[in-house]
Amino acid sequence: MGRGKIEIKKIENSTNRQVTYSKRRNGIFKKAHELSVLCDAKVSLIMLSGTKKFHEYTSPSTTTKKVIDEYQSITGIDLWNTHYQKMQAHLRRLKDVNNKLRTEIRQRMGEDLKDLSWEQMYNLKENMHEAIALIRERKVSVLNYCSFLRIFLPNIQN
Amino acid sequence: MGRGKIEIKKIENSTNRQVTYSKRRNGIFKKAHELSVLCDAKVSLIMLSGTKKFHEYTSPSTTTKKVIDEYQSITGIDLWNTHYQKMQAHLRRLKDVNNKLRTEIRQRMGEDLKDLSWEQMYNLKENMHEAIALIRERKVSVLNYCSFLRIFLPNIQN
DNA sequence: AACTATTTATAAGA
DNA sequence: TTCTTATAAATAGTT
Repeated sequence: MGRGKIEIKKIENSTNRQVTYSKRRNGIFKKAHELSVLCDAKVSLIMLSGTKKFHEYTSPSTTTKKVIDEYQSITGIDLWNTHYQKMQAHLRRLKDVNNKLRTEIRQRMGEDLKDLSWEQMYNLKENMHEAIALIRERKVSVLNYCSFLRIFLPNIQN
Repeated sequence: MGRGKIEIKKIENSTNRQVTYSKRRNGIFKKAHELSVLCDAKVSLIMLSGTKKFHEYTSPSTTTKKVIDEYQSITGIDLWNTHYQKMQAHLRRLKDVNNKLRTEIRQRMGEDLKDLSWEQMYNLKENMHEAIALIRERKVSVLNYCSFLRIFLPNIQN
């Protein structure tokens, strides 16, 4: 390489490491490009430096995504699988919550009561009586407000 | 390079192209490995030859999948997009339904009533009265059943 | 960022 | 394919 042979092990001086990274990165990008052109190959080169800086090269004729899709179809390695599974778990959780909510609503409509204990039914009934009281209040206040509008602001259609 | 400068354009002779591919592939893999070690970088290098032969290099500390996942989180480019979109739409729909169900329950508990018209409140109240009647019936029948158990099957704890 | 002494990569030939 | 070797290219250390 340069003035004196080096051994391949981590460069401890961080400045030197950065400089070498930058120089060699350009070198390897150039090599990747030459290979793409000379040999009509598709290359995807992704690099993450220790400082989390990110660089990529992809052959002119393609994109990183295309290369990765081909990589998958050739290797059979399913890179999306874990992502897919997480989403499916999330989906299942949501469906579950959804069903519980539906059941609660049905119970509040007087259906599906056979799964409730007598005590649960008692509590539900009490809760609903309170709710009805709240609704009645609200109804009255809406009625009053409408009367107010009719009497004092008769021109406004609402 | 070798005996005489070459220009960077596709090698037309297919044998030469193959040979060059093989030689340069080794060269670039070596460079990628040196970079990984010297600079503590993560490298993913995927190559597809014109003849659909496939080769890859990944830094010792990681895997192709990990690098690609990081690539995504850094670039924000969603490589899984096509795989994901349908699922995400489904997810959004479920969350939406979920929220509507929650609202309905809150209204049945006497909350969030300001969004309801007077007529909607009237209907809700009627519906809840009917429901309470159903719950009352059910309560009575459960009570009767418990009495039956107590009287005729006193040994069974339930 | 440039320079340059050396090492490394490699094209062509065997 | 593999080896050899002349030459081009890359680059480590320096300025």
